[in-house]
Amino acid sequence: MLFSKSKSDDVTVVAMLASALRRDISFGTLRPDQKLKIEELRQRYGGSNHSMRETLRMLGAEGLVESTAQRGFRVTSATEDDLRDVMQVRIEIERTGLEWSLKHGDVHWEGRVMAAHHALRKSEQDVRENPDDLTALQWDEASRAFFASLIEASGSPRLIGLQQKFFDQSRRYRLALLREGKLDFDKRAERQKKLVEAVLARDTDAALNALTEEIEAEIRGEA
Amino acid sequence: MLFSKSKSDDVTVVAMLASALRRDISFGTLRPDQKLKIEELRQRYGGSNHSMRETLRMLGAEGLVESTAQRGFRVTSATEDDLRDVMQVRIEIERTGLEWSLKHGDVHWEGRVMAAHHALRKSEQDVRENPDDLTALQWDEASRAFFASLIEASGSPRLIGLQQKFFDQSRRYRLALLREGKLDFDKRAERQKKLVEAVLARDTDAALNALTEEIEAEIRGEA
DNA sequence: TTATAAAAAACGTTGGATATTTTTTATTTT
DNA sequence: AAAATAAAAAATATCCAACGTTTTTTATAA
Repeated sequence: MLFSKSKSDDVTVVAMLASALRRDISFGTLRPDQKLKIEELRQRYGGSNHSMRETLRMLGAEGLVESTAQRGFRVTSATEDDLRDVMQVRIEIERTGLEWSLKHGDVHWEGRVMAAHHALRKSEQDVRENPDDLTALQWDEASRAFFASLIEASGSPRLIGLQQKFFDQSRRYRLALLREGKLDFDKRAERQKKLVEAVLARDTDAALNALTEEIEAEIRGEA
Repeated sequence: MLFSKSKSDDVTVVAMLASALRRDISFGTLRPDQKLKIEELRQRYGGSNHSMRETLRMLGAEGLVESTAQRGFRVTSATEDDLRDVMQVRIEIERTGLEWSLKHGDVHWEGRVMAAHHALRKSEQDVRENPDDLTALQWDEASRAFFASLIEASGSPRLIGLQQKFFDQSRRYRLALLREGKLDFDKRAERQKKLVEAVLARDTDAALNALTEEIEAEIRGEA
């Protein structure tokens, strides 16, 4: 579930390869700008050349891999500018989604937001005590689920898809911050609490500001 | 150029297949929800089974095709709800892009907007006189170029990518409106003129409203 | 050193083959 | 006659091996 799009989509070879590559790109095992040679990847991850190509095309769609005709694939670069762009777009997408959710969401939606927030708090606890790879991944997934819950009631499948996509793209940066011990979990918790409170109070302005603030803090490297 | 992503990307088989399929999906030759069987497509468009699969994965990334594990590909459906969703997201993306462009764009950007607008007017002329497929396509491309010019100075490559993607997804609807004679070119021209004027006057509010109004008119089926 | 030519590597593509899964058709059973 | 089941057909997802092209690297000459 952690690195496959839907529950048990790992039935196909391509889906499994995609999961494995996603994970390694997120952790930086496959570094930004690194050339992705089909043969090399096959030896490391298995699969035929076609399966691998298909996989890379998929990851291309997700923004994790870039391709140039006749010159193959490489891991999408991850400069400061890239980070800023990804996060800035994320802000706009999630603001829109949250606004729509606040318009259409009912009490059940509020419940799901609270639940996701609660689960995230637990995951934060875990990752603070024991920041190994698996725990980190579970924490990031809980994080994704929380932000996803905010726009869940937007009624726009495409917006939800975009959010997922850009959150996934920002994972590399977030995991790097975690690894470097640059995340201030207390401040995060505080900001997120404010965000949830604003949502429950149906205070659109406050909620959007809190959301923006939260993402911008991540851009700044969690000052 | 018309249906290939970048200038001469039609060097590869997959890119050519993608162009052909894009065109046929846009014109409805390949209808919404239609099953896309590899063998069938191969006979019609050529290419090996692998090339075709890869092509379909690409189109999947673009939102024109959907896939389910073990059950192949089909043309993305195009219900009223789909249309609304695509267009609503388009509005948000383009509003954001235009806002950023207005912040960062210089006089050269203004020039490019004017140029794109001018070219669009010419294309509209053409398609009114002679609405065959090729002309229609050229008109839609001019239209795309115009809207792209508005967000060109946003400084966000990812936002620009999103705009392209959603504009492409909305093409099917637009071409259908044209075919059914439901487009009021005079009104379009008027709205677009207002939009450009607001941009040149650097009146953000007016520009954003005009942009929204223009896209919403298309949702309504150009009332 | 810079330019050029030769060699090696990697990409894109094809054809054919096969196990697995899904869909359709035919046959029982209730 | 409808529902359940079994058998047959179709379609998907894969793999392997091969080959022409293009790109990149290496070696050689200017």
